[in-house]
Amino acid sequence: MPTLTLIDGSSYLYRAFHALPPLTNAHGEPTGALFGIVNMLRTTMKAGSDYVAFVCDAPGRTFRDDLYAEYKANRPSMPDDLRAQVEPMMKIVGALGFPILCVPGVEADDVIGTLARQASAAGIDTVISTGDKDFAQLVGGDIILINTMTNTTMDTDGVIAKFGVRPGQIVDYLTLVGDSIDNVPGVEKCGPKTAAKWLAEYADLDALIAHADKIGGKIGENLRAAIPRLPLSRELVTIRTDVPLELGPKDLAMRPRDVEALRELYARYDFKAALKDLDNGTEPSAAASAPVAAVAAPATALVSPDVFSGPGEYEVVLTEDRLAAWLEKLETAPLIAFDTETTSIDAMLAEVVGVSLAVEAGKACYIPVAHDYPGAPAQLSREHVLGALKPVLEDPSRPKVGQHGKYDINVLSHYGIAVQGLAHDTMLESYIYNATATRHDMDSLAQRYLGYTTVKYEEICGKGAKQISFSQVDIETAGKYAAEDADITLRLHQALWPRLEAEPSLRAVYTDIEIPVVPVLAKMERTGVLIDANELRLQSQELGKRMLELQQKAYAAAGHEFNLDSPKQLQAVLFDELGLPAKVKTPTGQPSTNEEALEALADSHELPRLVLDYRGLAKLRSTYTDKLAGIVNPRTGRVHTSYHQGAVATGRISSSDPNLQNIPVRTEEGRRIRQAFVAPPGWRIVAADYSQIELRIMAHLSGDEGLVRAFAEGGDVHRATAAEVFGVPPDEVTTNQRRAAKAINFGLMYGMSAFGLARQLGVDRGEASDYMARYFSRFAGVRAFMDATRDKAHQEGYVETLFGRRLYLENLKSRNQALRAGAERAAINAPMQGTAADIIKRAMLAVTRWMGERDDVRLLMQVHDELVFEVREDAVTEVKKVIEASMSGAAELSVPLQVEVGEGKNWDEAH
DNA sequence: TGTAAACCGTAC
DNA sequence: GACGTACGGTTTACAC
Repeated sequence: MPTLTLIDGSSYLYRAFHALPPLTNAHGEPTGALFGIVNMLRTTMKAGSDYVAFVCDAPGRTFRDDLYAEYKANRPSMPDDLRAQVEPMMKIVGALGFPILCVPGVEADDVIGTLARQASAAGIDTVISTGDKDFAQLVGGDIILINTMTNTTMDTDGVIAKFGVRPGQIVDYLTLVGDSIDNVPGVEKCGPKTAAKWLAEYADLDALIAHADKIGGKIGENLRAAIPRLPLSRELVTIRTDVPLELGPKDLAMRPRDVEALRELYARYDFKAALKDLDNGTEPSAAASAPVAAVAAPATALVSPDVFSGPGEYEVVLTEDRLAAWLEKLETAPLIAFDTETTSIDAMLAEVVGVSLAVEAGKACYIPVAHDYPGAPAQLSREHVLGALKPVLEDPSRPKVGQHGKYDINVLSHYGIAVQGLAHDTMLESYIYNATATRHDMDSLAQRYLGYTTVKYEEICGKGAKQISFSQVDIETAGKYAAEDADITLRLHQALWPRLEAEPSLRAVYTDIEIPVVPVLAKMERTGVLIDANELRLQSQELGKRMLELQQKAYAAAGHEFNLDSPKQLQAVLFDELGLPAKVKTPTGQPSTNEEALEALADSHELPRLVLDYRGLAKLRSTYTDKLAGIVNPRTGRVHTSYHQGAVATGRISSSDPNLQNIPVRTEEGRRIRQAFVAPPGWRIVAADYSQIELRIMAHLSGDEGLVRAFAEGGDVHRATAAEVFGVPPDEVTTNQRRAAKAINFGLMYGMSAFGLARQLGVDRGEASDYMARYFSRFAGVRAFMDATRDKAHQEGYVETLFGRRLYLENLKSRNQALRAGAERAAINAPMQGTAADIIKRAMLAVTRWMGERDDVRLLMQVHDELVFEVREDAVTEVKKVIEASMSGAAELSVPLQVEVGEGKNWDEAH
């Protein structure tokens, strides 16, 4: 049968825009969405189709707007960066030879719906290429959907599998669920599951409405209340299949492409691969291609189809011969992608179950070594396989690439393998390329950069209580999954590395900082820190006793018992029962019970103070004393945190399980927890922290004379600031003046406003404005720097650190005032926070290089501006000096980098 | 039983 | 609306 492909242009334009980093060409014009669209179209052409149309929305009102004034009222207007890409997109689509359909008065959806039905009647198979789930209502017979973003096609069975209803029921389903983006009201609290349940029982919306009184509970009430609105919603979500069109399916043949126009457009927007194909004559041309069943069309890659061209050949290695064959391949490989499969996501507990390897795209193997289930085939032994791989993995001259290689390094370390030569890590490549994208896991990266949907771990092992160990997974299934991991890692590297290489400053941050930091963090995690669990348990008991007393007093003050841990119940007691005034509101408009609110009420009633005290103790116990005592590794007697290198957009490292970067320090009570972080007998804890590092960076980056001088003189910078702002000699600065100056210094780095400063200091807004004005008149360079940073952010779309780390700001052009202001504050803060992160990472590298193989110093923790070590007693004096020098020397700024080093038997003493 | 959202609080 | 970056504990609501 002949085939018709209908491309939902608007859907792809938006999706490509949001899925891709904000790329620009040499002229600074945005090209990210274009890039995605062009790749999508080129692969669509390779698939071939007799008839094809690129359908998009025409400007102006449609019948839906006339039906319902609020239709799409929630939809944000098109971002400028996207709008700028629409016209070039149309030019490229036209030059490629695609018929373009933009019909005024109806939406693209209705044009697609009408053409699909007409094609169906004419005996033509139709593929609708879209990312929009609403099209499921058209599926059936000879109409199917393809989503090039997720690599999936959807026929009738697919619709049932995904939505739990038949295609004919999709309209009713969408009516019940509603659509918050298009502002179509549904039934309140009715989600996908409820809608599918109801439609399974009553077949359609009319029958459901007829039996609405049978639905119980709150949700039944919601349904009955929604009934009057439902017919309108139904009309809004129904895709029309009968709009008048001037062209029919058979008018939609590809036209000849305009090679010269394409060449110019590709060159202008920097699409090198497409340009190369054009010059080689390998650019796909749908007009010439034979009709191919579109249903079987190969999955379309959103990006870099040249790098990725479908699933590869994967082998499960079970014999000595095959292992030898792979070892031989490794010998000549310029780069080896490797991955381990294990029994736990916690590297400290994980046992290796198998290893996967890839040396060229599309060819990978999985070597199972410990799969254990009834009927499992005989496997090579773990000892043997790891022994065979050890020389390769430990050879620094044999480059390797991993995805989150730190994990594999730690797992393998457990078997005496000291991995060296991790030259690349795709997680970090993605992180440095665009840190704004919050997810850098392999599944997300494969989707984003290869347009490929990977097999998910959960699909193999399940999740929650039903999760099984990877060792119990069938070897064939495991092999496909695991080999794919290595394969995709290699392909991701091939897609990402050229992009990094093209940006020297990003490449430098990646090569000189992030990659070398990986083994340093791995070692810190393995080393862990010694915890005095008994001390913590004692503290827990004591805290519990005091909490109980406070609890009883609080009940008496409230007049009855309630859950002190529940903000909601506390709110009812304070504001409803006791009638206290609600001065602070939560973001959702509720009266807040946070510290600031309770502090404000403390003079009116005794309860707020009791709650404040209780909360202070509860926090310490639940988050720290109980938690830390319970997380000590029984094998090592120490606590092993996880550090995350790709989690913080500004370049900082974060820590979890447990988070060692928010251990209390400000109160005496909290510091007792640090006393439980101890040195082993014969050792000392040495803690070294940068003094005012971010403020020093602000002085350096801004070059402000006053601030630079204040640091050069080496005194108390907040006092010096206060002296300038208040026009008094430094030794006459009052406590309050210094406090105000300190608040200004910190606030500035966070982009704080006069309003925020007033709130912080408890003064009125006029006074706060006055302080800031005086600050800026004295430190004019700081203001100029901030203005310049903001301008750069707006012009380039990103800001950068001293070392070239880049941060894109997504919301800088948002029409939403709050989002935009937030992005501007982030833009101001990122260069300082990020440069500090770069500097301490450089310091970690310097210290590590100095430590070499010596066994009397261990780096234990990194807390943003502080490094904590364990040092053997006889080496402490020497080591302190070296640490101080390494950290101070980690960057050359126009102000000195001051480091304070202390020692003690525990972390608290070392401060 | 599991998950997500809201609220709160710790660190730098 | 108003101060940047994280992680995480408890409660609550809700779906399975």
